Amino acid sequence: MSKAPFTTVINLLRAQALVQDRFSGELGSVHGLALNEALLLMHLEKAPLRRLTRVDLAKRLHASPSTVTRMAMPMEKTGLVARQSDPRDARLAYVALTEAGLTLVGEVRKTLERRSAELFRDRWSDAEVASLGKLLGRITAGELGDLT
Amino acid sequence: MSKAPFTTVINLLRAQALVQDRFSGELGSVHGLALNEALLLMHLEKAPLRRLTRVDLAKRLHASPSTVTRMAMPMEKTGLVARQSDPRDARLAYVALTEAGLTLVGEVRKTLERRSAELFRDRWSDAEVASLGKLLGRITAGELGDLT
DNA sequence: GTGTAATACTTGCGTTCGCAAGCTTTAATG
DNA sequence: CATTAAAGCTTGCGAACGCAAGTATTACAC
Repeated sequence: MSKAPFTTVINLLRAQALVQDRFSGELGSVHGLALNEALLLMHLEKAPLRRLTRVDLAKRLHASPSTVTRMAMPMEKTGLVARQSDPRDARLAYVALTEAGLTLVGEVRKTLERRSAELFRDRWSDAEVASLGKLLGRITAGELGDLT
Repeated sequence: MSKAPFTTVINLLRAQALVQDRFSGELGSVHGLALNEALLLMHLEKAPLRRLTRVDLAKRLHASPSTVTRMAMPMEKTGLVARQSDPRDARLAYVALTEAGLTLVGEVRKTLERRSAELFRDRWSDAEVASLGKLLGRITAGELGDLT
């Protein structure tokens, strides 16, 4: 009987909920950012010119374009991100990482790395963590937007 | 270099987003349920008298009690769930699975099992799926509410 | 070129959710 | 008992989100 896939999926959902709970708090209180906003900045950091269009961002964040538009608005006001247009294609409105945003995303990354390490600090060997990361990576293998 | 925990966490977030996208559609169109509603029913199915208080459900769903109250309302209208009170403690308002709810949750479970199997159908060995499930289970080891 | 389709973005609307406040009921303290 | 604390639930409010519709711009077909 092969209910292993089902068990795996359920465990995935539960693990993600736990991680999100653990991380959202500190991310908000320390950096003033929601988890989704942090991911948005990290995607920009990895992008070619540190900028992405709204639809590209939406795909990477598994969100709708309207959500990205609304997420970018307050981050533009606080100067983490700037709006850029493309001279070649007037439809495009890039979300570009500013210097302030670049600085912040570095700190955010450090926070996430520290919290991630804490998550596996007890009862986990390095090999187990690496193995889990590799297996999870295979689920999203075809997708774009690697943040590591 | 010990960025493995960070990579693992990022991959976990991405994998969950993909799974949620994949499952929400069919779950909604076939059974008329959101993923959270399906999880709620499955928690009730596993509970001692097939019923749980709202705060217990909230903990298991990683949601707030008010969210559970609001989730239960339409499901009560459609007869999947019934409200029960406790003669010993008048504060308690159980969410109890009805016969219709029990029938539906069985079908929902089959759908989820089938979709889960599809998720790993290509490029995954049984051992790899089982290994991933086991590792993910360790993240939420201390929590209550096992759905398998 | 001209008309049609496709793409990128934004906005209105409804839904879902958490937080804080409030109500009711039970537990604990003296 | 009486009083205070705690627990469970609900409601008001605001924030975040997706969908559908609308606008503007580019690409394609002929």
